[in-house]
Amino acid sequence: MTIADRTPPDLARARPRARGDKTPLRLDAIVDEALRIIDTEGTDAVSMRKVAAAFDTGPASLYAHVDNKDDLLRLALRKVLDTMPLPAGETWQAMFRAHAHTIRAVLAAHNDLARLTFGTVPESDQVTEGSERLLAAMIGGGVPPQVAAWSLDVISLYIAADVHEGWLMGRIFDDGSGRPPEEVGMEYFRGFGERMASLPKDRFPTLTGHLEELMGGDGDQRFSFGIDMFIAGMAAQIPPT
Amino acid sequence: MTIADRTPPDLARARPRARGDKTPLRLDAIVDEALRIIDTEGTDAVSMRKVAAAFDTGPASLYAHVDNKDDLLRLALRKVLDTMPLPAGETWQAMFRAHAHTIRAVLAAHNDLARLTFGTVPESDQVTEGSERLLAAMIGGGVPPQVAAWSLDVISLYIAADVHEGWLMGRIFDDGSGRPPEEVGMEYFRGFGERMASLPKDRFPTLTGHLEELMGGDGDQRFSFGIDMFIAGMAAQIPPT
DNA sequence: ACCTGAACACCGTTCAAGT
DNA sequence: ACCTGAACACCGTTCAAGT
Repeated sequence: MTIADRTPPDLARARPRARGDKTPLRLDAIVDEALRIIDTEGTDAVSMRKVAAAFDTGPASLYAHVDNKDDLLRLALRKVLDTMPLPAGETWQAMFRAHAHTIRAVLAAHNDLARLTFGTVPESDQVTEGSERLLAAMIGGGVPPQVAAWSLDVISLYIAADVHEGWLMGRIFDDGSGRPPEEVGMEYFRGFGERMASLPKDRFPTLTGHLEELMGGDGDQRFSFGIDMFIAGMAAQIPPT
Repeated sequence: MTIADRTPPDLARARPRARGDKTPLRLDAIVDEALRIIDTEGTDAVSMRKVAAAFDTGPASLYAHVDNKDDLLRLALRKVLDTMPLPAGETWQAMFRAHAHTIRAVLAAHNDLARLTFGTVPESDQVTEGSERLLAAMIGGGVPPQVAAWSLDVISLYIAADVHEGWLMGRIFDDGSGRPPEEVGMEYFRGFGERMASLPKDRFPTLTGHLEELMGGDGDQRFSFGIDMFIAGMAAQIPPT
């Protein structure tokens, strides 16, 4: 007979969770649990009750550590932003392009976490450091400082919107029908294409005449396109030497 | 004694609402009520219960007319999009720029309605007509068809993100404290500026060296900047004649 | 077909009471 | 300071029952 076998029932009941010993209620663990729910179910699935349940307690217990649900989500976002790689590249264009794709990939790895970036100024030191390097590269490359400064805003907004839209699209395809998402997605796009193709050719000559261009390209290609247009636009602002 | 005076209590109780005669439960009226709530309180304030209450009934009654809450919000969005003015302008650049500002203004006039455009293909005939004209102008102006086609996507996303962000920012300033939003907004920006200014100059020479450019410009200027960079980027794709 | 009341399974936050 | 159970004022949607 081992020690474990002799554990009294009360003590055994005190640690019933899969996560092993009852995790103490610390801010860090609370934020991690919120992030775990975001990663598995999305931001809308985070509830104070669900987070609290992971610690075998009620929602009221969380309010000793966070102001409210918004505060908790903000902390979860910051934690992810703090893992953001720093921008790197030979030219400001290469750096800008690569970093845009990096930010997109990091955000997209956490379901609809990108939604939380709207209407907030990122508080992450890592993001600040990234902004410093990007701005220095652009200004060093001849981009007018005002163009470089505002470009940080624009690009953040565009990336967040793209990731959010991509996630919502994925959600549509993953309807509750149990059918594979790719199949639903294909059907969705076929339906959209058919609606475009069925437009009267006389009233919509341009739309019906360019179905391939309108329908073509996946999310990655369209995102790249947007970034590249923006970079080209900034490059056009560099005064001739 | 008039007829009205003789109205029995039961009948009087049947029409107690400020909206006069009890509005019959028609889809159109339901969508209008949802839109009224969106315009006064925002999309999050729309609830099936609140909409139903305007018709002196319970939420279950709505389900004879709409599939669910998402469906109702989608219908409200379409109703607004159907009021969108058509693009016009001398050149494709002027048309593109003006229409971007128009879309922004229409969406911004309905609080955070713009949020609903994420992850959806607009079903509005008015939007389809606008796309036809924009696309024709761009291609007619020499913009490669693939660039023109994808630009519709990118610009929709950017406008929606900008309006959504702007609304969220406005929300932050309009905290429950009762203080005037402009004052809260000024303080918020001053705080942000001070945080930027207090960054160590040796580690963040570029950020601290360009505070004016980073902090300057209101929402309109920053939006215009993004649109203009994108237009310049597209213009750079026009092959030399 | 349209409408309804009641119920189900949830929410975020507050509060008095404990330690 | 931290934690808790109970309560408050909400949600979206379903369902059996009505017309």
